[in-house]
Amino acid sequence: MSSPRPLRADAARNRESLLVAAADEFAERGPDASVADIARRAGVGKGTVFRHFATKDDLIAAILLDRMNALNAFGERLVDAPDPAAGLWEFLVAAGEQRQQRDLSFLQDAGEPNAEVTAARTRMFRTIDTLVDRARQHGVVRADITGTDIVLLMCAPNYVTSYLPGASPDLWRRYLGIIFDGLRPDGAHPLPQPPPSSGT
Amino acid sequence: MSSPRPLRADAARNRESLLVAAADEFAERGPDASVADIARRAGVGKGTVFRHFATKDDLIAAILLDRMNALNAFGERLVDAPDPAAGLWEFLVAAGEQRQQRDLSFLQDAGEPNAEVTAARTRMFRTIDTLVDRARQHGVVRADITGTDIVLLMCAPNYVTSYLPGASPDLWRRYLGIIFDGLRPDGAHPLPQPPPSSGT
DNA sequence: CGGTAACCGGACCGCGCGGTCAACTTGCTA
DNA sequence: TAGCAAGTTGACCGCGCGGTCCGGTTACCG
Repeated sequence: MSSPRPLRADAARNRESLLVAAADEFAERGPDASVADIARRAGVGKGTVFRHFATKDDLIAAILLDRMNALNAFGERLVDAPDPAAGLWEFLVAAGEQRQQRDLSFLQDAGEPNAEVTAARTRMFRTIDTLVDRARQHGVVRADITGTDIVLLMCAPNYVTSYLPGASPDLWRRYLGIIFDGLRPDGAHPLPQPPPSSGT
Repeated sequence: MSSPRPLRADAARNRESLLVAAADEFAERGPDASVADIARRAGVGKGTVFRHFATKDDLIAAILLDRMNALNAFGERLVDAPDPAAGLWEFLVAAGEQRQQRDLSFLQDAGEPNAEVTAARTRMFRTIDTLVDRARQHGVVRADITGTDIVLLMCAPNYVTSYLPGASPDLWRRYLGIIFDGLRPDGAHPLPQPPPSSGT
């Protein structure tokens, strides 16, 4: 549907180098990492960056697309897994590990919204919805929790630990544990606000 | 300790205008809001900004200082309140309301660490510590939770809802409710990670 | 009310950014 | 292996940023 020509060998190599260099650079320096630094880190000229990604925003979108597709693929495998109770938990752990390795959450809002990224996000939300539905049916999760709730909360453990830069790299698991306890049916108190509608 | 001379009337007025204009501008445009825009919003020249705050970082520090001192004052009042069980909850609600009104969390990491801000933060952490200690003693909060845990988690509800810009302005209360349920002793599961040490 | 120090404003500076381009190099194919 | 399209490069551009500075203005004090 899109590729009329395969990429030349060196070009494909450079594209891949750029994606990992950019991800590393963003993770280290934040959203203001410069294209020049990314190019240097990948060992290519600045012009090469813009040959592969017309815009800095496009580069960011390509990174997000890769990560969301990877996470979504993992989630889809979990939907058909034998143990439906553990599925949601495993998914949240995988999401946390991905973000622990390289926190690129701030890229979500960087630049203009991208159509492909939005589509991938929607796909992932659907996967999460079914994971949550199954978990709820099996009584692992309280009845008043929706998929959108989990979409929002799954980012929290890594976020909160980012305030303690020197802490253990596994500290996020502690807060995932606390939040997950809050999602369980046992001892749940009524919530002061209804769940948000699933869309944007 | 610091003010050998009182500020001239117009200077004091301008300083105040600048602080609120800067807070508004940062809340709307994020950490990259420009000093020129802030000056325009406050109705003063750009030079006036730098007369009051030598550096953009200093301006940010002044904003953070104001907010943390306000929140800390509220917390200290709660420490001596009659109902120790509700104290922690009320504090977390106040923190959430402050952040809902204007989310400036991203300013925490902006610029170099400032001594006064660090001191104010330490003071607030101590207040939170005593609030949590009292709550734990009264059985409102599970035994394996520390003040540092709450310091980290208190930012989460507003953060997660920021991913849904169109949602209800009170949605954060829902996630504060979920997290608080996770902090309660009833039905608590053991946590996979020990609490972080209280310091940085 | 007059003198003056504090204060204000905005033109100005250097810098680093995202993005462009034309000359050069290189992997692919017939 | 010859030819060429595809790919690469880094000098270059315009822009907007944080920060400076000095001539004009204004609130305060005696």
